Amino acid sequence: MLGDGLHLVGEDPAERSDAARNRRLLLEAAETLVAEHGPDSVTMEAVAKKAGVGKGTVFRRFGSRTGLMRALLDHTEKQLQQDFMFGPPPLGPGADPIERLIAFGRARLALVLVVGEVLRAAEASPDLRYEHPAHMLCTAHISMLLRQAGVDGDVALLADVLFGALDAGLVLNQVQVREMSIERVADGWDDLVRRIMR
Amino acid sequence: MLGDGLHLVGEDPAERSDAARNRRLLLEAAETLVAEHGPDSVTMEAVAKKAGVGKGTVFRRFGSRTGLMRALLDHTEKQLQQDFMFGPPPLGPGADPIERLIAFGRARLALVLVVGEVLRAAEASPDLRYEHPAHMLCTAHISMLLRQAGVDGDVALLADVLFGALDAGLVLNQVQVREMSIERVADGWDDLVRRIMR
DNA sequence: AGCCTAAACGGACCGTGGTCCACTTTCATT
DNA sequence: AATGAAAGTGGACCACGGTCCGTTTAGGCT
Repeated sequence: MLGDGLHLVGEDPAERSDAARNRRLLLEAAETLVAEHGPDSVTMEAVAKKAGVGKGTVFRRFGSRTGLMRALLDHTEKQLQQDFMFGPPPLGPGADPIERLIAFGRARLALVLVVGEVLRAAEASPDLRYEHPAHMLCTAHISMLLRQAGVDGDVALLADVLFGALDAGLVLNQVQVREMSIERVADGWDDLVRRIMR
Repeated sequence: MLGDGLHLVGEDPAERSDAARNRRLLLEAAETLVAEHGPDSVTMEAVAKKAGVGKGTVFRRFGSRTGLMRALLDHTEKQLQQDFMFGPPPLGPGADPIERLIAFGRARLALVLVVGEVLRAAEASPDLRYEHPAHMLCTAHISMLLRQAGVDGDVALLADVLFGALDAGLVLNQVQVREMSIERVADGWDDLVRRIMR
């Protein structure tokens, strides 16, 4: 008899049961550590120990610390992706592109305020940062909205800049170090979007 | 007799002769390593060894790897700073703010193409990045130009975004990974500046 | 049930950034 | 020239990210 063999299109074809179990254990352990002692306390060894597995397993499952952080964000980010791709306006399709872009930025800012530390840790990686699917999806989304709004410039570059304004490290610095209010940053986003879209 | 005792206003009050000598030796060693094997090869121990000093000395002089990288950039960056603060137009004072800002971005992009790898390494630091004098000077300069141009929005935020467009990591990704031409990125800068200043 | 192979495992091992502290050197003062 | 304290030094030491590889295990096949 064949195990499952069949799998939904989007999913990876196989993950052995022990592997799946350990992935779950590790994510739970990491989540707990973040909640209890902050993201800095999430060392690969600590996570491994807490999950009761070897350190090698953590790397096998997530590739790197950055990978682990990203996995932690996965659920949250997927939620936002769903919302702006399929959800109701103003975030989702149906609303004016400008409104959608403004809503997108505000939603992202809200995300930063909640999971900012983890987000920053995940963005830390030097080169992989811009290649990450979630990052590319976001810039692609922004590009699409710009095009829909009839912006005539170099849309890809403008999308980079716009998304850069939502960078976790930058926003955290603005809010925490330079003590700008969240409203101020959000209003700045609105203004920026309108300026770029003119 | 008193050693020097007196020192120009901007300078640190004292650095013992051996300390100064070692700083010079270390910078030379680091520079050589960058030239010969790229920035990744610049480990603190390698630099120390090449300079013939202990590892602790490297940290005492530069605080961290990031600090060492910044020190390497110091001369180059100071040059640009001089140019846009006191040099001839369009970079320096005298020209139209828009022209100056465009010139500033282009100069910075040129810098990234030359010392980009080192710049990226220096920007890597998580929090200190935005507090670094050179960074703050740049955003302050941009803010000033925006104000001079009569931009009415939140100038500080706009400056953050504009400078973010010149981020070494981003630009290197655009040029090297996504194979955008330098001209394209530079033209994008011009367009961005005009959009934001309207 | 027994077999076989690909996958998963775990922990020893390595390189690097960063800290620490007992020892050395500089240099203004006398 | 002698002196004393502040500054500098160096390398042992630590923590962490990441790799490696010999061992174990899941699970499809016969």
